[in-house]
Amino acid sequence: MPTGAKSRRVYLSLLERISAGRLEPSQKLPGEEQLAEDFGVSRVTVRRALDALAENGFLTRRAGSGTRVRPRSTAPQQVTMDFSTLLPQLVEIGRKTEVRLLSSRIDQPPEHVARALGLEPGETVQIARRTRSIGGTAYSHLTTFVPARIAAGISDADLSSEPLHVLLERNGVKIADARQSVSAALAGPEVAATLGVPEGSALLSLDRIVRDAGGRGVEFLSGLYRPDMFRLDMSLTRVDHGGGRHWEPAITPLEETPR
Amino acid sequence: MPTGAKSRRVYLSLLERISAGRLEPSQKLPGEEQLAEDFGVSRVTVRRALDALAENGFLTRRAGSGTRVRPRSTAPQQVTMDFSTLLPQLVEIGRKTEVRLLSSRIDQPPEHVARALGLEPGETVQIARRTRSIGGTAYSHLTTFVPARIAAGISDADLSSEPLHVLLERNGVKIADARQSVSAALAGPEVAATLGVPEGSALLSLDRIVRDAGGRGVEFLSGLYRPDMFRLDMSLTRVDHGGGRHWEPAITPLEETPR
DNA sequence: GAAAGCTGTATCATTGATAATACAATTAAC
DNA sequence: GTTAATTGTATTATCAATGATACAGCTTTC
Repeated sequence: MPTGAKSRRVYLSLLERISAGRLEPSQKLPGEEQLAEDFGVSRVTVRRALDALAENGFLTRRAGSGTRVRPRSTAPQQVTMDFSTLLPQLVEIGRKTEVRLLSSRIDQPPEHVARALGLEPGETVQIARRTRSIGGTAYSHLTTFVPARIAAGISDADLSSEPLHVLLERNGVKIADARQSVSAALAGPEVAATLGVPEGSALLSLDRIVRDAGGRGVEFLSGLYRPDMFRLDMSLTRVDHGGGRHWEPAITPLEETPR
Repeated sequence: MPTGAKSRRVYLSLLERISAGRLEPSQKLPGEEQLAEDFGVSRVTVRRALDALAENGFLTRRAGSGTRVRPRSTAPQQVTMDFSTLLPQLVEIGRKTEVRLLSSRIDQPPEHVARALGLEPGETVQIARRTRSIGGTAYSHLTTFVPARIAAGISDADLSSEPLHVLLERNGVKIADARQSVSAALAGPEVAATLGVPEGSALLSLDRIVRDAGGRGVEFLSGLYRPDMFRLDMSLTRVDHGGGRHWEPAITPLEETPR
């Protein structure tokens, strides 16, 4: 992403048009001189924005020929979290995903985590930072908080290999339900570095509170995902119900996955 | 958001810590001089970042006293889209939401929209841009594409008042199902202006393809949402199914909404 | 009320981004 | 090939962001 103010504005403006589909794939952009006039900036500034867009894979440039919108087919390998199948956990597309443990420690949780899990004042948690990758590229940055009393038997080696659900259930935890909230966040320097995205790019953010049969919080997950590599899909059906018509999540059995 | 490069970096770095909860609400930050040394920049640059964070509601500053993380209670009015109730459409929290029509026209759709809806080559669509607001503040920017043959009877007045589903069903369309995909995107100048957020901030992005009973696409929605005002919530239950344990969307009847 | 610590404000030198211009290299069309 | 349009590269001048420093004003603490 360009560092300067004007070039950044041009960058975002063009990115907006590309993302919204107003600039079609393979479509030729106006010349640099024309764009400079359109935006009211100099050609140098336009070039900075176009260079950055090209570097981030949105455009292809060729001397003499012009600048074109890169078709989406060039997009990196994708991972989809799908709620329409009975497997809302990670479904791998292509290859399996790999986990890497960045750090783990026992510490006091942030206040909002303690509240969400319903912890006693002063109670500690195991805080683990991990990434999930596909094809060698990290697509998510996960921070998990597990009450220390529950996490007792979970080693760093465990964290590097198995999903946390599995580890918890192996520890005798009866996982009952989870509540997720999806939002968006900017990539700060640390996360940007681990995910290999430019600082200040948009990430999908997902918070998940997992509870056991007794209603006690057993895990708080805070995940950040690269939007170009990760999608959250949902299917809905329109059903009659009582007085009016409503939407309802569609649940497709795994055996007959559509597409 | 700061325009310069270094101040922007400080801004994002602090925002990252606040969002992740590593800087607790009401917690006092190190002094400006200390922060300047930590980040290896001058105090002027730190101030720019802090000023911007304060202006965007993340910090409170008081001369003589210090700078503190603002508790989340000050957050603007929120809207939640909840999949755990039987109303995955918009559920209003507090007041109702208002619609404003920005523009509408009949035109050729972008290629990816035509493909998603399964349109004939050259077929036109009604393209409408709208915002939804709550308490006078816009929290979403919606662009909808409806095949022109279906949208025939839909006027601008209709678009300004009713949800599109209702209008379509009034036109005799039998809506059967929808497929949604959630992601994140940066706010470009246009959208940033209509949503009242700084350019380059992170937005939740939602694409929805609505199909009728015959499997034909009747609506393509591309929505951008302010993450501080809009959340997408989902509840899951852990169920035994066949060989192993799976996650499944929890569906709570409206009559007994939990919390 | 004195002291310490903090934010608010101002100044000036320095560094980096932007503008304006010119020209070279590449490509596509005729 | 020649032409026209395009991107790539370079130079210099101008303007905006940053750095360094100093000091004023507000808060809390003792």
